Amino acid sequence: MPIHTPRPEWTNNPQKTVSFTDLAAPKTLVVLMGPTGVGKTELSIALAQQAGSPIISCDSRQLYRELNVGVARPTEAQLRAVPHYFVADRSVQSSYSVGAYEQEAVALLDELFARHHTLLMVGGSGLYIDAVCYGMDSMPAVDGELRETLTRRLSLEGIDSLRRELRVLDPDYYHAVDLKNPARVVRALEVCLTAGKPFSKIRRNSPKNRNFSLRLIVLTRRREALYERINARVDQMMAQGLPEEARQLLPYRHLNALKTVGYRELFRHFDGEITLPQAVELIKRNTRRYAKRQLTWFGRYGDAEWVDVEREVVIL
RNA sequence: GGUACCAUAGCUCAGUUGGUAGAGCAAAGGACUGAAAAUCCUUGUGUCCCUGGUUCGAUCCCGGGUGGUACCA
Repeated sequence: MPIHTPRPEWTNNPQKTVSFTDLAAPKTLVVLMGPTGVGKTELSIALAQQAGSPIISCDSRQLYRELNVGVARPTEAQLRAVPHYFVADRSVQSSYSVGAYEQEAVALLDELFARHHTLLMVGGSGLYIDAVCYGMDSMPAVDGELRETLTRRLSLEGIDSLRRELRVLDPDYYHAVDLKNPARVVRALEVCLTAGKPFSKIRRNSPKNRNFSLRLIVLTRRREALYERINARVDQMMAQGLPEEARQLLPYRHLNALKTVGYRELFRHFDGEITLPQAVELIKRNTRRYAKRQLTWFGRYGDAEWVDVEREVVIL
């Protein structure tokens, strides 16, 4: 059953209908994704209510209970209206990762599919979406100290030193990886070192079988309109107390969860490095760039339905 | 109303002693397997305000407009 029903040319109705209910094909995970600020949250409430589904969040930052205004967490009313999973249910101090998310989310889906034929997942974290839909290769848990050691070497000896080691430990990956990207090189090395075998032998890139089918929907809107919404939302966040929220989280700035647009710029402001207006401008710019990166990621899903929320509507 | 200065990329501006132009920012495109709101790669987008003249050739020189800014009335 097609998701889109194209709007007849002769009508004046500026909307077209997108439907994803198909009782004959139960156990469908509807994945509602889209760039930050496109309007996922609001739409997801209505869709979840229509589908009788809870919302499984797929957002690497809304996970944390300490992050609220800065990550545009759904409002209390929205959270009350529909049960949400993976929203504000762990601390920034708990180290979390895609791998853990995949396990928890897939287990949860198993459980929920016993009672639902359609489940709604909503979020914008591309890697997390990948993990649930297609799975990650299982990798050894890496000791945090190893990464610290490698990161220290990165700053002391330069990336070339790490590259040389990677070339020895995993020549295949060495030739495939973006050698200019320290994060990639460090990760490959830490996995090689803890697993005792090449990273490329572990990263098989083999999709896992899931016992549900997928419906991928990407929400978009005109780039200009998206950026206007993002800019306006940042102003709104500032008015809603983002500076205070960030100030309280200053002690946690070194944690991964706080390496987040909105917080890191304000931390720089608290350091006296930039003025408050400069911080606001940077938050806007970095959020725009983030949205663009998300759109690039979503572009990889060849079977996704793209919905322009300004001209089209998604209903059950 | 008069005088002076200015008009070049989305913005701020540089430049071409006449051969159709380039910086910063903004932006655009891309990559992505446990940091992913992270991390990294690539890219200059243009009626050089309009109009006449000089010239082989004008964004540049000259005249006239138009708009802006400042000062004088």
